[in-house]
Amino acid sequence: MSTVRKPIKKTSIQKKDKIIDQGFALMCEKGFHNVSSIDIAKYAGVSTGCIYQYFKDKKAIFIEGAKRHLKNICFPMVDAFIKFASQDISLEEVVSLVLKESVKTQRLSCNAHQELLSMCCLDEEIAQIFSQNELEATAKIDEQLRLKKINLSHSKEKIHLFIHIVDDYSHEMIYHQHPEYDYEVMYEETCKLLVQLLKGEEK
Amino acid sequence: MSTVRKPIKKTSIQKKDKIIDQGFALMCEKGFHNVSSIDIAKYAGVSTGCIYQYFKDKKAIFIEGAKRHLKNICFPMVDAFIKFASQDISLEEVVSLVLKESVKTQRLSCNAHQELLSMCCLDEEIAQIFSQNELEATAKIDEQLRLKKINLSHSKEKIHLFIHIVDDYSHEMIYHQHPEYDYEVMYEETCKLLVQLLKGEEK
Amino acid sequence: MSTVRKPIKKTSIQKKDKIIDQGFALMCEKGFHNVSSIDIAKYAGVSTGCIYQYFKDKKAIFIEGAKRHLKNICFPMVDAFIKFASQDISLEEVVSLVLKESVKTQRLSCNAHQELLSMCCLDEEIAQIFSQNELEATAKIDEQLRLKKINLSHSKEKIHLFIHIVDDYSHEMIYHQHPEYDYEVMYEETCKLLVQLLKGEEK
Amino acid sequence: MSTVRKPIKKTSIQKKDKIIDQGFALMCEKGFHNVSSIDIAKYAGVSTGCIYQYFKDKKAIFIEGAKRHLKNICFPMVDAFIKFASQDISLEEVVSLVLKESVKTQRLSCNAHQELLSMCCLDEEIAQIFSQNELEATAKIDEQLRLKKINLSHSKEKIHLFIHIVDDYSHEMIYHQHPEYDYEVMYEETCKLLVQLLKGEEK
DNA sequence: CATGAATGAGAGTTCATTCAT
DNA sequence: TATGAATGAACTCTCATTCAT
Repeated sequence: MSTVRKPIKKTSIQKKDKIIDQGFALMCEKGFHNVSSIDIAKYAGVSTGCIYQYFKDKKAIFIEGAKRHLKNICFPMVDAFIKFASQDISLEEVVSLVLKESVKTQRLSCNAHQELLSMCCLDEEIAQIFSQNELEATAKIDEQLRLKKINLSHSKEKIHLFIHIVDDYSHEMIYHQHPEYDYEVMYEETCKLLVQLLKGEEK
Repeated sequence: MSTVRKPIKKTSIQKKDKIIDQGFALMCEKGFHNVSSIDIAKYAGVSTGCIYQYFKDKKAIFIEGAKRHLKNICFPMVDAFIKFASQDISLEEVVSLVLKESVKTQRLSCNAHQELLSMCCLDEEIAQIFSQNELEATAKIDEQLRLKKINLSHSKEKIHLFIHIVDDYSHEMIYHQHPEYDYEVMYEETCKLLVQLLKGEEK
Repeated sequence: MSTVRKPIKKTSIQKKDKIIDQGFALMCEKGFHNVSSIDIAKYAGVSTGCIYQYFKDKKAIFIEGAKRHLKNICFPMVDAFIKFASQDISLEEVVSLVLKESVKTQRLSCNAHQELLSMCCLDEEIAQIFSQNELEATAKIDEQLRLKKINLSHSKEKIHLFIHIVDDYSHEMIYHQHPEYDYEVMYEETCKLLVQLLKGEEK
Repeated sequence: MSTVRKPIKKTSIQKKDKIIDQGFALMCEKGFHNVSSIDIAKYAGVSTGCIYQYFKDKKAIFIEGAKRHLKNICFPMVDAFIKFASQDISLEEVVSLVLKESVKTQRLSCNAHQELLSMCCLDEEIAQIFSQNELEATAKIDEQLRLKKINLSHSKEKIHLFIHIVDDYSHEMIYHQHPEYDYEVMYEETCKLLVQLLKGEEK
C-alpha cells in the first residue's frame, strides 16, 4: 500500500557491513535482548527483511560484530609485543603500553565489551569465539617473547594470566571507578605484577 | 476427598524466600531471559500473581538472589584469610586454600556465576551489588592481613588484583578448559603470582 | 496501556470449546492458510494469547475440530446400519437412508469437508485421523452386517468401497452440480451400485 | 573469463513452459504453501522478477500446471476405452487396464494429485478446471462405449461413478495402505463393481 | 525485456503483568 | 491475601511482490 521504495545503490557488501556495524553497536548499547530486529533494521537504514537476506538470525549479526570487535581488542596488545621484539624497549615499557592501549581501545567500545562478556557467558558459540581469540593472541605474544630471547617456562599459562589481568585492569578503569581505589596506584601495582610475571628466569 | 491439607501455613517471609531461592536458581540454570515468571512461580510453588505481590518485576527477584549468592561467594575467601590471621599457616597455604575453595564454590553454582556476570554487565543495579560486594570483601581481607601484621603498601589495590586473579582462575578452571593449557601449571603459576602480590615489603 | 479486561466467566472447558468450534468453522470457511491466529482469536472472542494456553499451535485447533467433525460425519452412516440390524428394513432402504443422511450432514458443514480433504492430503497427522476414522466406521458397519446375518466375503474391502462411493456421491451433490448430470438418476444409480455391493452371496 | 555462453536464447514460450513445469512439480512436491516464488524461480532457472512477467501471481502458475497435469491423468483412462472400442478385448480387461494404468500414472505424480485435490477444494478456479476435465473425459468414454455398441442407460452418471471409483482406488493404493485391507481383494472387488456398472442392460 | 536485492506487512507465537474471583 | 486465566503488545522471521538497474 504505502510502499515507497528508496533509490538504492550500495553493494551487498556495504549493506552487510552496515548491518553488522550498526547492529552490533546498537546491541552493545542497549543489550542484545533489548534490541529487536526491527530496531536494528531501522538503525542500519535497511528493511527488516533485508537483515534476513544476509543473516540467519539476530544472533548471527551479533556474532559477526563480535568477531570484528575481538580482532580490534587484541591487536593493540599483540602490536605492543611486536614492537617489544623488534625495537629496543624494556619490558616495563611494553607492559605500560599494553595497559594504556587496552584501556584506550576498550573505552572506544566499552559497551561492546560488556555485552560481549555477557553473551559469552550465555552462549556457547560466542564463548568459542572468545576462547579462540585468546588462544590466537597467546600464540602471537609467545612468539614475540621468544624472538626477544625471553625464555619463559610455562609461557602459555603465564600469558593467559597476563591477558586476563590486563583485561580486568582495563575493565576496572572504565567501569567500576570505585572511589576507594587510587587508580594511579592500581596502575603501578598492575604494571609491577605483569612485569614480574613475564620477567622469566633470566638469572 | 482425602485431600491431605498441608499443615504449614507459610508465612509471607517463607514465601518470599522460596521465590528468591528457587527463582534465582532457575534463572541461573536456564538464563534470565529464558525463564518466564510463570516458570518461576511454578518452580517456587506459588501462583504467578503472588510473585508480583512481593516483587516489582522479574528482575527484582534476580537481584535479591544475586545479593544472597554473592555473600556466599565471598565467604570462603574471607574465611581463608581469617584462618590465616588466627592460625599458624603460611601465605602459600592460604593462597592455595583460597584457589581451591573458590573453584569448589563456583563449581557448585557455576551457572549462577555466569548469569551474574552477564547481568552485571547489562544492568547498573546488579553491577552496583557486585561492586559493593567486592569492596566489603576487600575491607575484610585487608583487616585480616593487618591482624597478621602484614603491612602491605597499597593493600586495597593489591587485594582487588588478588580477588580478580582468583576469580579468573576459577572461571578458567570451570569453563574454558582449553586443551592448550596445562592446568596443573596454571595452578602453580597463579599461586606464585598471588603470593608475590601479598608478600608485602616485609624485608 | 489501553488494556481493558473483560469481565470473565466461562470455565476453561467452555473456552476451549469455543476456540475449537469457532476456530474450526472459520478455518473451514476461509481455508486453513488464509486464517491467522489473530482472526481465530477475534472470532472466538478470546485473546491471541489465550489460544496458546489451550493449544500448542494453530494446527492443533484444526485437528481438534477435525476430530469432532469426523465423528459427526460417520455417525449418520453407522446409525443407519444399526437401524438396519435392529429393525425390519431392507438393504435398499438403508442405502437410501445413508445417502440422504450423508448429503444432509455434509451440507451442514460443507466447507469443513473440503478443508479437511485438503489438509488430509497435505498433513500426515490429519491423514492419520482421517484414516483411523474410516477404520472405525468400517468395523462398526461390519459388525452390524453380521448381526443382520449378511455374510459378506471381503466385507472390509467392500465397506471401504461403500464408504468412498457414498462420500463421492454427497460431495458431488453438494459442490459440483454439473448441469450435465441428472442428479435424480445419479441417486438411483449410486443406490443400485451400493446395494449390489452389499447384497452378499446370498444365493 | 572463460564463460561459456549458453547457445540457446530461450524464447518466451520456452521460459513460460519451464516455469509452469518446474514450478508445478516443486509445488506438488513440497506443497503450494511451502514453496515460495523465489524457490520456484530458482528451480526453474529464471529470475523472480521474470515470473511476474508471465504470471499474475503464484497461484496462476499452479493453475497452468494443474491444467496440463489433469490432461495427462485422464489420457490413460480414455486410451483404455479407445482400445476397448477398437480392439477385441473384454470389459473385464478394460477395467483391469484402467485400474492398473491409473495407479501407475498417479504413482508417477502422486504428490501432484494430493496437492491438486487440496487446492481444488479451496479454490474455485481450480475446482472448475477439475470439473471441466471430468466432463471431457466422461464425454470421450461415453463415445467409445457407444462405438462398442454398449447401450448404457444413464451413461454419463455411470461413467461419473466409474471415474470416481477408479480415482478412490488408485488413491487408496498409493497412500493409505491400511494394513487392515487386503489389497489383492480390494483390486478384485473394485474390478467386479466397475464391470457391473458398465455391463449395461445388454441382456 | 531481465534481474534479484529490497521491501514491509503480516505470520505465528511468547510472556510480563493484571485483576476478577 | 492468593490465585491463575486472560491479556495483547511485542517479538522473530517470512515471502509475495516490486522496480531501479
